[in-house]
Amino acid sequence: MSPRDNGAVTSPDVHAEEPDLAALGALLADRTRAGICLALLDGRAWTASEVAALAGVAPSTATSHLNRLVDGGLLAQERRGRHRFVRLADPGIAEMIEALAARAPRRLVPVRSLTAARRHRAVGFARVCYDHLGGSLAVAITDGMTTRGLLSWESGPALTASGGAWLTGLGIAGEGVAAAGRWHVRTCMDWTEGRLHLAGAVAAAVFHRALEASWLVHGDGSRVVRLTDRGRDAFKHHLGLADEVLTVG
Amino acid sequence: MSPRDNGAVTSPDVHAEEPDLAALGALLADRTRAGICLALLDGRAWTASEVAALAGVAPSTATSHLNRLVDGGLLAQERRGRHRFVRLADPGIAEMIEALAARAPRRLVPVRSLTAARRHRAVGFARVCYDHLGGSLAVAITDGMTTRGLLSWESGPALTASGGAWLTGLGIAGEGVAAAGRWHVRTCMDWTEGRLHLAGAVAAAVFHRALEASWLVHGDGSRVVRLTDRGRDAFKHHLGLADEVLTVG
DNA sequence: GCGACACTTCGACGGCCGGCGAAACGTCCC
DNA sequence: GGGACGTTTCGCCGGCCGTCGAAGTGTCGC
Repeated sequence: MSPRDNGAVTSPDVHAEEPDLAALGALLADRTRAGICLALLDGRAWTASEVAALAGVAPSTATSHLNRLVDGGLLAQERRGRHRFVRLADPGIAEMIEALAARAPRRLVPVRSLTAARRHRAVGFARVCYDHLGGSLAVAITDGMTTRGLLSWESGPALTASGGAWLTGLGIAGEGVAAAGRWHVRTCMDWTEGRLHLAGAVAAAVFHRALEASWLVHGDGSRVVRLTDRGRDAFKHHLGLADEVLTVG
Repeated sequence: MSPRDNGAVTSPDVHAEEPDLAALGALLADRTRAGICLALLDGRAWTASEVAALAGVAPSTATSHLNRLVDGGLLAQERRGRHRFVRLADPGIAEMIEALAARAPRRLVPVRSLTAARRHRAVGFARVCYDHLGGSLAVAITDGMTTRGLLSWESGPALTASGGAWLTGLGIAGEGVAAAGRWHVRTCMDWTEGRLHLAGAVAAAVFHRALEASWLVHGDGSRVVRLTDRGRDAFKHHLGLADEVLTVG
């Protein structure tokens, strides 16, 4: 702080920056906090009470966890009246968490009821992945786009010219982006499939369009997404997907 | 285990898999373990003693940490005689750790000596990033390749046709890969610069070539890389890099 | 304004985890 | 074979952290 030290060898005023990997790890090191982050992958803003109920802890405990996650930059919050809404801070955080989940070891959890088993299969089939679609359906869509020549994987994922036309045919207009190649294409490691599915602006636009056209509908208040009959027909028609990949495992 | 339960509603034999994000986080949540992972980003295989010395802990403590990291799948080990060599399990782990480090909060560490300060600047300038180059030099190289039209960023990073020719001109032959576009191009978030640098097979090949031609030489047994005079000339000639980006900050 | 509600603060308790040294084990070199 | 060396096991200690309930603060609705 003070400039009185004029350069001694062991000056305590000289500091260097280092990434505090341990601090980030500690944020995720608790099962309750990890569960919160995973749940928030649905992109919604949750209230503190909802978080507490989902995590199965007392409200006071949830408050403490949310404080740490917000301070650590993983979560963003918004206070409205007597409610505290929290969500993932930005899409990059969501991507990071999905990537981590894909590499994390598996844990066996007992299934308590038939509906829980159903829901688990549904999550593996189709779920919200922050702003786009995840699950085996998302992988199938990615595969379908590849075999139809809409996606090219030479030197990284990219939309082809016919891919751009395909998007236009779906009624998706590039906001301020003219050339087809300029679409933002990324991939996301799917933690149920262990394979890549499409992410980025293109995936988000397709997902948004599918919700709009009721090909997909949000499930039971979680990140589960349901495929409608209309959606089944649409994916068959637009991508030539087979029946096998269009049904819940 | 036993098949005596024939399907009661609350059968305890039914399990589902979930990613154990907390277990992975716990592996990185300790400052000593995080430091070990960061050090191993240089891609080398370290002995347990080296790890203990670097982390500043007793050998017995290092053993315990290495056991946990190996069990968790982050590290691979090889026993040779009375030595235990450890390294990052695979390139994907290295990528994950770099990505995490880029998003982790910063920590101020006191600089104890002038040589430590020098080394810190050297790490920011050029360092090994598992199998390719990181630091401001790597970012400058990526920028140079972009302005020369060797890299295209439309819909994700990709090598252009002239980029493939450029590699051939450097004496880098694609092993079993014919078309220039087929090179594996990825990006890696540089945690000192906060920007992307080139990763993947192309980056690894260029780095390997630069070491071979003595443009770059390994530093003082850490991940520091030093740029030689010959290397300075080469990067000026092949990429038109300016003097400013070719000197240690 | 008066309950109901959402959230927060505080203190206490319990468990886990990282640290070490001492001793044991195995390998290498002379 | 003997001694040095690298690594491991074990037991112990100290501190941090997650949990809760109870009490407090602020907001909404009637």
